[in-house]
Amino acid sequence: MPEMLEAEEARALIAARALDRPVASVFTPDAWYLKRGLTPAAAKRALKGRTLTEARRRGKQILVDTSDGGPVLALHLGMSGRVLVDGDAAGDPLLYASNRDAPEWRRFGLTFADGGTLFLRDPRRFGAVELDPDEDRLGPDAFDLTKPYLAGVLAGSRAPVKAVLMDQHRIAGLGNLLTDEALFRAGIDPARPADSLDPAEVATLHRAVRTTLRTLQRRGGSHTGDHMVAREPGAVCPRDGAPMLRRTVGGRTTFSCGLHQT
DNA sequence: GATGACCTGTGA
DNA sequence: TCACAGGTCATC
Repeated sequence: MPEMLEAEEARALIAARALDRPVASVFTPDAWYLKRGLTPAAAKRALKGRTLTEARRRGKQILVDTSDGGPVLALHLGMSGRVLVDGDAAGDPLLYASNRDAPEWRRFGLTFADGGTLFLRDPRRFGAVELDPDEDRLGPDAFDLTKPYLAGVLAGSRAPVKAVLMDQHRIAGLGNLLTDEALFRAGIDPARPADSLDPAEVATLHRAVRTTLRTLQRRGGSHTGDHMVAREPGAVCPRDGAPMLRRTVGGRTTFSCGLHQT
């Protein structure tokens, strides 16, 4: 299930292969999938005849600009979505989700005048398509996270530090796996109240977030973290051999080392 | 802020 | 059959 690294791969795929191709038709078989009042008719009207001019991303949200003053096309991958351009998907197959290609999983699509296609495939239907989203409902993208900003959002909350890191309004892009990995690397207990971190811990966490994003992006996705091998019942910490804890923190299944994450 | 709801597929 | 899944939203 995609986090910001998978969204970035999808963005890059669109940027590389789907721009400047006139849209001949818009495929909207699943009206439920269109959000914020968007209808199939309105989507067709807004996109047909235009080209995609730029593919951006903020957190997990993929934002595609369109030509001639057209709308911003916003794609969200939800828990199981993938973008396909001319039938090809970017990146590794998803964990926890089917990677088959059943035609009925295509929830939205564009057919270009040259015969090519862009599809959003999403078995679980947790993704979304909308036009002109309010981009500022998201915090700054996690790639742009600064230490002072992180210090500020942590100091302002008594919620578990993991919940704050995953709050898309505060920081956009970190999901369950990336957050667990960053806290694992930083040696910080995910359940710690955010405002209990001292400045040294904030600095360590900031570095861990940056290292996690860079390293896992290079390795190929959110599922390539060091702690992933220990993400199962009875596992031990790959760093020190201590038992891994499995809990719910911030509403999500959380694995952490009971020894080095304090 | 924690909880349940949304929806569907997979694997034990 | 059940538990579980990399997300987000409304609700108490």
